[in-house]
Amino acid sequence: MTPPENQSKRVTLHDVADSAGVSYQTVSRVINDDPHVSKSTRIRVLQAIKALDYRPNHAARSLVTRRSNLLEIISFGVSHYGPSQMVTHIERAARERGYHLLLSHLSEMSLIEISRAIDNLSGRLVDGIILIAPVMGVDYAEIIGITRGIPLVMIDTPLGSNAPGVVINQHHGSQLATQHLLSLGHRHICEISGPLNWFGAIARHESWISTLKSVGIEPGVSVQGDWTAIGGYEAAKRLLEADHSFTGLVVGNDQMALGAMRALREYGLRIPEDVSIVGFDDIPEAICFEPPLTTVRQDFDALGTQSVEYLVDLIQRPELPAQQRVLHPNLIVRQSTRAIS
Amino acid sequence: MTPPENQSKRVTLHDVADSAGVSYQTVSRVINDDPHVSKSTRIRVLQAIKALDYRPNHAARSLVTRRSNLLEIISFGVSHYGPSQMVTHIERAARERGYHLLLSHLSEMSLIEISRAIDNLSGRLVDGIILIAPVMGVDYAEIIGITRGIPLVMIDTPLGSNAPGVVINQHHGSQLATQHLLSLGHRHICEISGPLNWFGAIARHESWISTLKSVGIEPGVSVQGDWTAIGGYEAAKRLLEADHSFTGLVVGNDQMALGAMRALREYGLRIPEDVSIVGFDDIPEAICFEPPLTTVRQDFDALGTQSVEYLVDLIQRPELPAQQRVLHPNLIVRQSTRAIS
DNA sequence: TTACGCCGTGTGAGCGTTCACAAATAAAAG
DNA sequence: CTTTTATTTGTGAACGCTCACACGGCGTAA
Repeated sequence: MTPPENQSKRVTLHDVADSAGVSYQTVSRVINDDPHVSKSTRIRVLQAIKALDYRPNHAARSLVTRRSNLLEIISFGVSHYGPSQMVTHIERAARERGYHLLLSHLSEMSLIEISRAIDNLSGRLVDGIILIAPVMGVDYAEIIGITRGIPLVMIDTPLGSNAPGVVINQHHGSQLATQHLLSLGHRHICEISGPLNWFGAIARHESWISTLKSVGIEPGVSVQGDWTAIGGYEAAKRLLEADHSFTGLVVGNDQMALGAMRALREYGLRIPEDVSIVGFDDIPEAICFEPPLTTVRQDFDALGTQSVEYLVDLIQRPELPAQQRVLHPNLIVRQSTRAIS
Repeated sequence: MTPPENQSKRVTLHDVADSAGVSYQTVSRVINDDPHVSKSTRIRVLQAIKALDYRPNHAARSLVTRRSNLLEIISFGVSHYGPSQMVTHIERAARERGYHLLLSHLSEMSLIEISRAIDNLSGRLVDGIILIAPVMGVDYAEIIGITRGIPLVMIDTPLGSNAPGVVINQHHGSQLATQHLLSLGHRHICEISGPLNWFGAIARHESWISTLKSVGIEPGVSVQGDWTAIGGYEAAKRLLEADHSFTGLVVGNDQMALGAMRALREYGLRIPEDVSIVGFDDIPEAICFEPPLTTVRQDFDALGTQSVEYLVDLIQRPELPAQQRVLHPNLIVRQSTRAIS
């Protein structure tokens, strides 16, 4: 269990070779699963590796192969539920495919920050980059210019953008939410959106409008929140100042919905008797809200898997055409929505 | 903005040296801020570096220095609020100190899994390891045997353990919660604990008992939840079957508190009129619960900073004695608790 | 038999750095 | 003006590995 030697005496390929009575190249072949090794020597080498507790030196390997088995994930807004879920699932997916993950977090969504993150690591020979880019403020074509040929997959870029990426169709999700309220008979529907520099917030906002207009209904008041519960609370208060006769409310995420429910209740409105409310994300807590929240679930698990899969494809075949893989959310109906009476 | 050359032609130290008319060693000195280089040549070299858009190759550097500027974070239970916050703040703290972060996640808290995570990366020459180890099931003394001399800091190990680590004093937090209820006149206090294989859950549970006993009060019923809201909901239902006359309830975290509040309300109990409830963590949503939740705040920001700081200390002076740095939580009083009438 | 091919193994070189020196230059002292 | 000392620069080697190739040995076909 304890290391056989002091750390000063590192075990190398040559030590294993001497111990097994073969050349260092043969040991290298065994390590890399080269088929041109006889069964008997392979066993002998494997025994020597085990006996000496040998670990290949990744730095040396990377130096010559120019590959690192490392994926970098550049993330933004990890304190929010969505991005944090993405990171978790990307890690899992990467590990399943034999890659390790280098974590970089952006404090600000600017080209300078992104370029700093990439620069820092281009010297590390990362094999690929996943960029969680949910916010406006950067010309994404420019980012591709910065990566020095390192394959890149972006998550949460606008739908229809021509950069390689994986996205959840937020338009579709928002449609589901709004149509659900329409089907329950609601005709006066307001919105609390996320910050409108987030692509997801924009998409949900626009589809809320277009879904209503497509059936000839004028959208109600829309106010902006900041994704947090308290932000949703304050946004709802502002909304109630402008309008207090709506019966349906779509909210940009579940946390804000929680805050909004609180504000509505303080105002004397009951949910769902007076107002039906739909959230977004389906966070694990949503089912225990008062009342349990109807919401649009996003499959972050699939998002993580898809983006790693796509990135690995891109690493293996760099000339693959850029595409945008699209996932679809689905509606979870609970007790915060009800047919209008 | 675009890279000057195709990626096939990597710029090396020698290219810069030729371009600047000096030797490669001089360029190396400039990069490593060696003082023994004249001002004029330094400027010349820096210009050449910029002109060629040179990036040092970390693999080559690591190969000879045996250092990588990489910290590995082995985490467990990232889907929970606490661990996920820790990762975020550790990343920030590491970046501020010039380290990059390698992310590994454990699906299971076993020596085999941990050893796999460490083995995978010992070949990567990571400079230090941070282990988020909130769960029982491993002999932590054994882990130190596995690290091959790589400095290690553990987070969330039991208070008083002799392994190098940073912890939040959960005993203290639990005391705060229970004493708060006592000071409001509550004498019949029950508990919903976290899973009792988590150190934090055990500590909170034990201190709930000891705090009550120290003032001569017999603890009420305790049931176990799973940290999730729905788990808290179910735990509360089980609790109500066993006992429905308590007036105070301490809950292992805020998510479970949310579920518990829902179950209590379904049972016909009002909060805080009938039951006062205290949570743990102070998640951002807690302030918007119905009613806003009294809870014990943990400073994950400080936890991240401290652990990275400690680890970097350990890297620079490996012979530093092992210690356990302790942080203290504090109570946030909101409207879910009230003096008994 | 001789030639060709394939399989298993070994040899030389190089990946891009830093380290420990040695050399050259400049500055200070005699 | 020479000698000593400090400062700046250059040279060889090594880090631990993989790649391209060369080399024997054996089976198969001409």
